[in-house]
Parts: sequence; structure tokens; C-alpha cells
Amino acid sequence: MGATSPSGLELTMAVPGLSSSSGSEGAGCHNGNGGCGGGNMRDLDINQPASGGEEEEFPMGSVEEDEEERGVGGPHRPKKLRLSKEQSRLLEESFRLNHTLTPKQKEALAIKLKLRPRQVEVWFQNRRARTKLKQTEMECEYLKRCFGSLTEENRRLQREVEELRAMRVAPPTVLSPHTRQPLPASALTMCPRCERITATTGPPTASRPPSSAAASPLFRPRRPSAAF
DNA sequence: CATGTCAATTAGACGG
DNA sequence: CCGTCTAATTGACATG
Repeated sequence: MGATSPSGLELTMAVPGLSSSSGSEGAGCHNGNGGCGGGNMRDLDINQPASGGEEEEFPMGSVEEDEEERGVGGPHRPKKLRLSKEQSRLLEESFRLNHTLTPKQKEALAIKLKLRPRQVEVWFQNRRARTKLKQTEMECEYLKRCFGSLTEENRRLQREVEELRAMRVAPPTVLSPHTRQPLPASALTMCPRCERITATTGPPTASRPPSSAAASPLFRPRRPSAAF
């Protein structure tokens, strides 16, 4: 897939009313949490920013308390890293500026946050995924609304079609002003302006194309419908 | 081939 | 206990 920098990957579907606020909210906003991936986890002491140092206050006791020690037998899992509010804030901030990082930026950010570059990388990766998911959801909502209004319009047009069909099936009897006899339907036409049935003047043309319907203001130039 | 990104998935932390 | 959030892993693919 688009492995290349998705700098332009952001779905840019102009969803009216929906500003693709990249994240801003949710996401890591309120500190992250995180975890050691699957149980496999090769001894990567997460939490340990390269130099075993301690650092930010980790809200939860998740502070890297040397997992090693308690490794006593049990299937103990390494504690899951939980980013501090400050770490999350800085990550969000740089994400706003750029959704991808150059190796240099990654390194610098990692140092600044006292995290491993890999962790910064993973954070951005997950953040991009969250953003994309959110946009997809918004897009989905938008399309649902579109579907709804189109369905509504379709219903309306179907009704119009029915009405017009009814008019053609049983045209009103119009008497000839001269003979006082009912005129044949083929001699009638619909005035596109006032939408009234009027008698055609002149020689009755045998085959009259149903152009009158197409000319009716009721018909929007949507697409040529096969029917009528 | 090394590197980077992404999609899919796993699993810990946490709140209700 | 279950659902949600999200850190982290894995595998596939793209690119230079």
C-alpha cells in the first residue's frame, strides 16, 4: 500500500460540516496507556527509556519498576507503559505539525520525551491509524446522510413519475372547440408552462413523441430515464 | 536489501 | 466482567 510518506494520505473528502480535525481530541489526549504488545514481548523493557532512568511521573504506578525482579516464575508480563500527560501533549503537538517524522525528528522527540525512538514511532503510527479511522467513520456518516437524502429524493421523483404516468393513461377528455367532439389523446399536449392539457392546433400528427413530459418543469435534467 | 509505512492483531490498563 | 483505549508486535508491501 502507500508505504511512502502518507503526507498526503489523509482522506481529503470534503465532508461538509465536518472538519477533519485530526485527532485533537481523543487519541492520546488524556494520557495514553499502552502496553506491551502481545504476550511474546521479547524482553524489551518498555518503560525503560534507553537509559534506565526514571523520569516523568507516570500517573499510574506503572512506573517501570524493574519487572525483572519479580519475574519469579509466573507468566508475569512486563508492565505496560503509560505516557504521562506531558508526553501525550507533546506528542499530540508534534503530530499536529506533522503526521510523520523524519528520523531526526523522531530522535529529537524521543530524547525530549525520554522515550525510545521506537516508542515515538509506534505512537505516531497508532495515531495515524486512529486519525484515519475517525475520518473513515465521519465519511461513513456523511455517506449515510447522503444516502438518506437521495432515497428521499428518489421517492419523491417516483411519485412524480406515477403522477405523470397516470396523466398519460387517462387523459382528460377535451372537447374540440369546433366539433364539440372529444379529441383523441394524440391531439392533446401539455403546456410546459402552465402544465395544462391543451388541444393541439393543426393537423393531428399520428405519432407524437412524448417530448412533452421531458419538457415539463417537473423533470430535472438528471439523467435520461429509460421509462417513458 | 535496508528502511519505512500500514493493516491487522494482541493484550494491558482502566472505567463503568 | 465487559467495553474501550492504546502501546506494541507482526507480516506484507513499497521505495530507493
